[in-house]
Amino acid sequence: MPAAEDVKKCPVCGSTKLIFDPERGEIVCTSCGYVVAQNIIDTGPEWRAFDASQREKRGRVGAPITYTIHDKGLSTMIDWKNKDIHGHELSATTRAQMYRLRKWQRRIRVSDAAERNLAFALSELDRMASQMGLPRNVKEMAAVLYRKAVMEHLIRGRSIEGVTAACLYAACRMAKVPRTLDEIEEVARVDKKEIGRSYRFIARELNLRLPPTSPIDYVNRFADQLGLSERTKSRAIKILQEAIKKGLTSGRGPMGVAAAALYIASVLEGEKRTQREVAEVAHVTEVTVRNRYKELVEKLGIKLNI
DNA sequence: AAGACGAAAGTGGTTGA
DNA sequence: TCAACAACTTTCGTCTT
Repeated sequence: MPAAEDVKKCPVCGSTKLIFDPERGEIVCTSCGYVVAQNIIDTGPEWRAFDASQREKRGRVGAPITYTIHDKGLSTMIDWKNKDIHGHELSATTRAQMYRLRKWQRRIRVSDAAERNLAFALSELDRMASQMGLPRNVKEMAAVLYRKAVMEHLIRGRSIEGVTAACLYAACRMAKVPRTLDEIEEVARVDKKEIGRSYRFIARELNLRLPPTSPIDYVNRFADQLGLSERTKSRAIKILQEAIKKGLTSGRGPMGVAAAALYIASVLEGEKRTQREVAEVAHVTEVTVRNRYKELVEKLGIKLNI
């Protein structure tokens, strides 16, 4: 897949009318529907400025906050001794004032830490989403989930990394652009187990009722990676709808089923891909593709003239 | 030589006692 | 907590094109 900025013309029909679909992070040809580029990393700011003062306000300049320098610029502490700089005892009113000041400094520090953790989580989310080329709405959804998790005090005892990854996973599913745990794991700094655990936990606690992922949600992405036409895509989707109706998909890994449907569709539409190729983009083995496609062909009565 | 096929043993996660 | 279980993977030999 070419880099986004290199593409000026649709390689299929030659049209120059390409539009960017931020929902899916893809550049699509408006005349034939071909996905010219995908997994585009959105490098722009997530805000818009209408005049200079807004830009001034919204712009955040420089590298992300450096977390290595603790309390930078705010490190002046109020001494616990009730003495002034000459060593004299403070008056009762000043002493009371100092007491209140200390109390507030303590409180501010605490909320500061929470802020810092949130900022860290959000920048982590941003990094992972960008690395995976996920569209912005997914990123935002994940951020909302994370904030909810913070408000419900679900982070205690769990790693920030794990929960952010889990939020991203959930957001992908909610947006119907599912990614596997493996794909998340590649960009996360925690392992799959941890992500899965955190995901189940927050899904339960936040009452996220996420329907099991449908194989259909995978068709677009896989088909694009295989360079398959729209015809083949919709053929695969038709096959899957049939299969779902007959209950052939329940209990099966959705990716394996999607891969099998695409394989069948590719053969039927005369742009055959090998089982190996299909298996690769779907992150399953050839054997699984084989087993699923055998089932589909048999139960749906599809004739393959190979 | 590459792809498709299928048997058999192994793996990790869920479920139910 | 543990064993049973289904889905999926790995591996490998055979057949087909």
